[in-house]
Amino acid sequence: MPIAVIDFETTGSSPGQGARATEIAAVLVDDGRIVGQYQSLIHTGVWVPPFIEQLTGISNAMLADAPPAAQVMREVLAFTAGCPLVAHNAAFDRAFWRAEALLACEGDATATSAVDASFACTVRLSRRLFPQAPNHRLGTLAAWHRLPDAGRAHRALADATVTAHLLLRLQQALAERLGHAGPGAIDHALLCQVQTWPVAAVDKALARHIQSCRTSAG
DNA sequence: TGCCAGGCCCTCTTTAGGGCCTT
Repeated sequence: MPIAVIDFETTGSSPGQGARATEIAAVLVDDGRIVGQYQSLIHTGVWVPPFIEQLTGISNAMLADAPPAAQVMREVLAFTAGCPLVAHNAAFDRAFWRAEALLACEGDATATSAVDASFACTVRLSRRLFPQAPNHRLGTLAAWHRLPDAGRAHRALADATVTAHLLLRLQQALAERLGHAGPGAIDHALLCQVQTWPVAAVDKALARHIQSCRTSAG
């Protein structure tokens, strides 16, 4: 099962304050490589403030002819169906994922599964596995890891692609420290486990994890 | 037209406050 890396561009910082999505991308990662991608602008009718237009390059004019949010969310939910999810600063994208899915699929089972989807967060994982990084902003980590250029920052597909490459580095680093063959051996459940380990005690948690694997293997 | 959130993490903490990270 691939992992889907999600990135939203939005009109603001919180759906609770009326912000809506302006663009979404999903990049599928499987067995250590990128295997698929989805991207679409989103028309909601909500005004994009000048600060956000400048930040993302997504203007009100560009969104006038974009497909409606319900159509885009149904497409991306179908594209990522069953995939566990990852995002950079996942609390942000999770909030929009839930809000837009509920609006698009009100009352049906698709919305329920989207609302219940668990996200792994590359910020939390990076803080634990790369504590020596200057900071954990996506652009800083892309430069620090020398990740492949994916195009204009703050566009959904570019940021989702960079996050996917960051995810592969995180999986590789974890695989090396656990003695696994490669990034494909690190599944989403383990990522969700690692992101809850205390930042100051990752080495101890890794040692405990290795010991528990040996114990369960007999 | 236009204001500005919220979860995570650390510490000079836990009956709190401030910085980081996303748009």
